Amino acid sequence: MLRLSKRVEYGLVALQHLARRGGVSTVREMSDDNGISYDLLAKIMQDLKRDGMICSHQGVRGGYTLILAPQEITLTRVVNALEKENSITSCTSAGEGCTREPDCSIKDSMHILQGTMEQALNSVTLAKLL
Amino acid sequence: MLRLSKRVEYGLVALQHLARRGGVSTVREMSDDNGISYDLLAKIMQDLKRDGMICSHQGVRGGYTLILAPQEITLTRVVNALEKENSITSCTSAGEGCTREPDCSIKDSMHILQGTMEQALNSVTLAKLL
DNA sequence: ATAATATAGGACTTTTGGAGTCCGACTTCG
DNA sequence: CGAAGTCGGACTCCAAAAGTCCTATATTAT
Ligand code: SF4
Ligand code: SF4
Repeated sequence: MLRLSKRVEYGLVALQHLARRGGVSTVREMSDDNGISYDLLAKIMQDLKRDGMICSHQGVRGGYTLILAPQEITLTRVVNALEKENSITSCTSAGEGCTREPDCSIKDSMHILQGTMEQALNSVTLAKLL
Repeated sequence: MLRLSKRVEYGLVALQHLARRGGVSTVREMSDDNGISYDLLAKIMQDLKRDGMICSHQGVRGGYTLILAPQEITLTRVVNALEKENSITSCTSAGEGCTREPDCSIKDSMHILQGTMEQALNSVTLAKLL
């Protein structure tokens, strides 16, 4: 359906929250403020941390902190951190491939489109949604 | 997952087939030539016809014919004809909407991104894959 | 030390949409 | 009439998204 997953939407909202407030925020705080499921957002934050754009502090008074400049955080990066696949078709994916690939008459155009799409996603940065 | 549906891929292949050969082609011919399920492609062709970019001829020696110039057929149009929803989020959809919309802090950016995406899809026309 | 608060992460269910199949009806030409 | 085609509903199957639950672990405050 060519749609962004809710994970990405929630991830963006959370990153926006971190960027606006600065410092440390807990998942509970972010989920309550934005009406997002706590458990779901907790997983998302873990994935974002795994990427390296935020860092975590466990224990009392812990939480998450933004460690990259908002200009550095592109939508492409968020999508890659939160979704396993990003490609417009299976042949434009790194580890997927398509059986029809050898004699597919549209795959060249799909590769071009893939580039265009990534360019579109790259044009959106966290800085632009503050 | 931000991926084009197989329906769109097959639709493009079929349209390409029509444009390259010209005149009338049957679903059987197109599905066999490109290794696509007959039943599936049959449904796709019906949807493309409903859109108006091709016309159909029933009965013996029937089939489908392209009635628009390849330059006129954009990927946006194909996607709209073959998928129910095209929007990047539910709030950027015409008949869908989102409960969180009133106080969503990213929806403006999503609307902008929606425009960028459609621009990307518009840049691909049938003429470019001949 | 202990209790409270927070992330870490595995396992699970439910929901949704894509993909593909099947079959009967209708239309047209020879 | 009968063959070759489109038309279109209903259906199954499967994978991914969405959401839930529960336990472990780390850190801080008292
Ligand atoms: S090779 Fe062709 S059919 Fe296979 S994924 Fe790429 S575009 Fe689609
Ligand atoms: S309003 Fe916000 S949460 Fe709802 S669909 Fe749009 S972007 Fe997503």
